[in-house]
Amino acid sequence: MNPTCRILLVDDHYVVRIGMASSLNLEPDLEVVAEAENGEAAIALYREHRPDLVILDWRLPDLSGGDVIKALHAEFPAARVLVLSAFESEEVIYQALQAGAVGYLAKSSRRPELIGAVRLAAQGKAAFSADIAAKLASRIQRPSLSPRELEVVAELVKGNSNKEIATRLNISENTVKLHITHIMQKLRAKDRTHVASIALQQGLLENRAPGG
Amino acid sequence: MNPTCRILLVDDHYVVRIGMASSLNLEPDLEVVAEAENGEAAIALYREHRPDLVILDWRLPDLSGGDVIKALHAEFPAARVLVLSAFESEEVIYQALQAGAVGYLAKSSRRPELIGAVRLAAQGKAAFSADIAAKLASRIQRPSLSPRELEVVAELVKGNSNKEIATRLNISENTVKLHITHIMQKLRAKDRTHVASIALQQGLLENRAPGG
DNA sequence: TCAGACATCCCCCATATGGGCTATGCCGTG
DNA sequence: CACGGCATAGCCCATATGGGGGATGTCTGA
Repeated sequence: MNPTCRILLVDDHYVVRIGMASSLNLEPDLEVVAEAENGEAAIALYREHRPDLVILDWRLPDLSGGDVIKALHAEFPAARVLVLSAFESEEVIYQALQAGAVGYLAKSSRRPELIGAVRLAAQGKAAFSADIAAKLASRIQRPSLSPRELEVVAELVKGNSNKEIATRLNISENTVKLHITHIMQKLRAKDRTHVASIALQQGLLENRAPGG
Repeated sequence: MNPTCRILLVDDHYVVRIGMASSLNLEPDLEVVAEAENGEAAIALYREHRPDLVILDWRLPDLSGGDVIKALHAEFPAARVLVLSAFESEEVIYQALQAGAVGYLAKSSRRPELIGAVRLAAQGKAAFSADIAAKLASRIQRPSLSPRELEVVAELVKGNSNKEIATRLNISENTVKLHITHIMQKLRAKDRTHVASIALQQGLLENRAPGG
């Protein structure tokens, strides 16, 4: 019952692609059929090869992992994506699963764990590295920021004052202050500087366009 | 004149080690003789194997790449270290070279570039990926933060107020304010929040102990 | 239809922040 | 020795920030 599982590998680091491919290709039932180093290429190669599984790095030069997953699912609802990342914050894992990933795998995983997760994901079952579940649980507790609040955080990170943020977002300074108050409560931050730190460290802004 | 170059590979990501090793071992004159996944193990393995070259990931779970280089050079002044990193901010490259690395290599580098850099580094010549020099140049222009200023930044990032920072560092609040003024000027930051953003994005605090 | 989340706006006010200025002592380099 | 960078510290002051309150409108889901 195990026909070969055909895999599309997406990572912008050459050595990671080689490492993954050589690890996977040792297994008789796993085969890397294509490799992409950015999101656009990944989507194009999916159309061409229709792989059974996509192994997707979360950080890519053009799109975020979440964007790639959403684009794939829009066109191929059955697409199975296993997110691979070096960056194991709760937020990223949460976003990956929200976006529709079937699992999340750390780059530090050894071969057995890696192969195991790939086989599970190929069957559409949830696949996680060891300590991920605990991190997820803690994330669920914390309320997430609204889209507008994320916009405010993005401005905050650029070092803009409340007045400047108000102008840029076309709202009053009072509104900006209230947003920031809410953001500080949600993130349990001590002040706006702490908000910026938490946002950057947790990768809250990962899925925003770099120039936006 | 090319005896085999014996290499110690240091990276906490399994797939990266596999990818590097399989790329390097294809070359007859390059041989990976040992692999470490953290800084302590790297130093121990250096003592044991005395490799001709160390390929070192900048981000490790225990020590920073800079700490490893300094520790190696203290014991083996002739040690040659090529820094490998996914994280190409000017600051990190600058710090790596300051610490005594012979070169800096991006993880996205393809095989020819990778092999070329390794061969150069093995001969003790400067080895860089393509766009590194330009980034370095821009870094040289900017003044670097003093150790004390970095301590202040580390406190800032935790969301501490000037008063709290003063208490924690055992100095007066006035001094903290003056430090922050200087930091803002050096980093061309608009306010303390911007300082935190820049510090995190540029990796200014990379070589500080996580708990410290 | 009513509750709840979201986004918007207004008021007041204590405190924090950031800029300007001067000044000391230490240390390393020229 | 003198100079400059660093760290320390004080003063004054305008403005920004953060916390409290109350208010409106939309939209979604129970």
